[in-house]
Amino acid sequence: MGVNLNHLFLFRAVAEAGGFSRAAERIHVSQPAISMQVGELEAQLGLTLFHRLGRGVKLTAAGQLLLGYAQRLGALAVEAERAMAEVRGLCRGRLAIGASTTIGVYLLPNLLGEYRRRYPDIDLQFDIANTEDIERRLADGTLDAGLTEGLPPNCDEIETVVFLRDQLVPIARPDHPRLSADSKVLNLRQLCAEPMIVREAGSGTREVIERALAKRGEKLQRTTMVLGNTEAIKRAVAAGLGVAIVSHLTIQTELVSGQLAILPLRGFELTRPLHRLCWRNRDRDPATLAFLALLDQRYPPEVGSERRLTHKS
Amino acid sequence: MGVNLNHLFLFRAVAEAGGFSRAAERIHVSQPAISMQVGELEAQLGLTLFHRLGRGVKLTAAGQLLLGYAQRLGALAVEAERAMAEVRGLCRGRLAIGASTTIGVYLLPNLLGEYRRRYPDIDLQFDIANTEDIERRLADGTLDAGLTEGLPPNCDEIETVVFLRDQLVPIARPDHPRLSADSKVLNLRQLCAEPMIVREAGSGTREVIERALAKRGEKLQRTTMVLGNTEAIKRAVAAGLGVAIVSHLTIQTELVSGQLAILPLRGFELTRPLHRLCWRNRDRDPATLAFLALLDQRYPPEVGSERRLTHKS
DNA sequence: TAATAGCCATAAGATTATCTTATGCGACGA
DNA sequence: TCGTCGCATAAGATAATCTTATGGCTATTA
Repeated sequence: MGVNLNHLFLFRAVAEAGGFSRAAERIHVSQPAISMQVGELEAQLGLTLFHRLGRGVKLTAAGQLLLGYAQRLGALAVEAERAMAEVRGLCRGRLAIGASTTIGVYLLPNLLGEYRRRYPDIDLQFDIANTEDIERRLADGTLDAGLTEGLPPNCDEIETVVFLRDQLVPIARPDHPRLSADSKVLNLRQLCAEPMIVREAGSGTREVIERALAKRGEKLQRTTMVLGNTEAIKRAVAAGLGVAIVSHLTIQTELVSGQLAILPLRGFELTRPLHRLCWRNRDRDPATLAFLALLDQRYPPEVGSERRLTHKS
Repeated sequence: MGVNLNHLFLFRAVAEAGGFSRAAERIHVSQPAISMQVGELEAQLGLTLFHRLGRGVKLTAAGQLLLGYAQRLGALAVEAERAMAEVRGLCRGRLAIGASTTIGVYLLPNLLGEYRRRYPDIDLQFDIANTEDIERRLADGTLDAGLTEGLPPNCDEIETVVFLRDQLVPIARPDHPRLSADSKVLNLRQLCAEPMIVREAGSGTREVIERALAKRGEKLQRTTMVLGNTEAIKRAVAAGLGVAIVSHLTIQTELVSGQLAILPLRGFELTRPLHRLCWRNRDRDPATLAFLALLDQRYPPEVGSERRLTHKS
C-alpha cells in the first residue's frame, strides 16, 4: 500500500546505523525484514535511497532528502504519543465544572483545591450557574460535570447521581434563649413561631423548606426579613435579627468561630439531595473521571440513586 | 503493532466526515474497517477519541488534540512524497560534474547549457580539476560524474567509458607556406621539422604526442616555444610564431573566423580517448542519469569501451 | 591469489494485520 | 412503537510483514 511510519522508521534506522545488518540488530528485527521494507520504499518512490557499498550502505541524495522528512515525521509521531500519554496520565487536559451557588461557594473550592494538588497540570475551570444553564452547557460539551441542588434534568444522555444529602438546619445567634443551658429542645411548631429570616419567594431553598413544612401541616409564622443571599441571612442571624434555616454546608466556619449555633430540633429533619451531573460513562475523559473519583471518595454516592429515563430492559 | 499513518489517516477521515459510515463512503473502504482501525487506535492510546452519539460521532478532548497531530503528520507525509516525486521527475536535485581542462573549457559549457535548458530546476555544479582530483571526488561522492582526458582510474567502483576520440591536429596560421594553393600535403617527417610550439614537459597532451611520434620513429626537431596553456599556444600560432598540435575541440571558433587553419597531414592520425567516469549503474540518481543520457546522445559511446578490472565471471 | 568473513538480496513458509460481508444492537424520528 | 440510521462485532478472506535459510558480492587476511 502506501508509505507508512514503519517503512520510514526502518529506513531511518538503516541511515543512522550505516547498514542494514547493523540496523536490524539494533532494533531487533531480522535483516531481510529491513531489506524488504527499504526495498519496497525504494520501489514505491521510484528512487534509490542507499548506495550499496561493499561494507555497509550510504545515503543517496534522494535518501538524504527523505531522511530529513523521516526524522521530522518520527519526532512528530513521538510528540503525538507523548501528548496522548499526558492526557492519559492526567498531565494534560481540561476540567470544566459547573455548580449551583451553595455547592460552588461552600463545597467545591475545597474539592477543586484537592484536585489541583493531585493533578496540577490539568487546566481547571469552574463556574457558578443555575441548574438550567449547567444542563445546557453539559449537553453542548462546555462543561464536563455539574453539581446542582435543583431538580435533575430529564435527559437520558446525562447521568444524574445524588452524591450528598444536604441537611438544612435552623440556626440562631449562640446567645439565643432557646440555646441556654436549661432550655428544652425545640419542636417544629416552636421553630415556626420564631422570627424567621428567609430567602425570597421562588428561591429553591425556600421552596424546599416550605414544602417540607406544609407536608407536616406547619408553616412559618413570623418571617421578619427576606434576603436574597445566604451570606446576608447568616449575618442577620449572627446579629440577632432572628433565626433561619440554611444548609449545613454554609455554616461550618461560623459554628467553629462561635458566631452561629444550630438550634436543636426534635422530630424533624430536612434534607435535600445534591446531584452530580455528567455524561454517561463511555464518554468521559480522564480528567473528568479523576474528578468523579475524587468526588465519590469524599462523598460516597448513594447506591441506586441514579435517575434515568424508562428503558426497555 | 504501533500507530502508523494509516490509523491516523482513517481517524482524520472520521473526524472530518463527522461519522464512521460517512468517512468509509468518502474514502472507499468498508465501515467496519474504520471501526476497527479507530478502535485499535483508541485501545493503543488508552483513550476514547470519539463520543459515539446516536447519529454520528464527535471528537473528545483527546481526539481534538490528536487530530492536530494527525493533520500535521499527514501534511508532512504528503510533502515528503511530493519532494520525492520532484527528485524522480528532475524538478529537484543536484548535478556535480568534474572535467579536465580541455573538456571543461571547450566541450562541457555547451553540454551543460543544454542540460540546464532541459532541467532548469536541477542545481548545477561544475569544476575543472585534474584526473586525480576528479577520481577522488567521485569516490567520496562530491562529484556525480567526471569527464577526463587522462588515464582512467583503476578503481572498479567507477565505470569508465570512452565517449569521444579527441583528434589532435597540427595547426598553423592560415597564410603558412604549407597551406598555399600549390603546396603539397605534409607527411609526418615534414611536420616534425616545422618550428613547433608545445606544452611543457609532463603535460598529458605533450606526452601523448611524443609517444605517438616515437612509435613511428619520429620526434619533434624544432620546439621553438614551450607554453603552459592551450589558449596561449593558439595565439602564438595565430601570430605566426610556429605550428602546434592541439585538440580539434579547442579550435572550432578560430577555424570559422580564419585565425587558424589545420595543416593537412598524410598517413598519420593522432587521437586520444576522452573518458566518462561515474559510479556504476545501480547507484546513479536521476539527475546523473539524465546527464549521462544527454552525453550519450551527443556523443554515442563506443561499444565495449568500458574498462573494468578482472572479474571472476 | 585463494580463503574467509561480512553484508545485502532473495526465496519459501509462517505469522500478523487488515479488509470485506453479514449481522447485531442501540438511538433517533415518525 | 416501529422502521431507519449508524456503530460494533464475528468470521472468513486477503494482503502485508516477519523469520529462517541460502546465495552472491565485496573486502579482508594469509
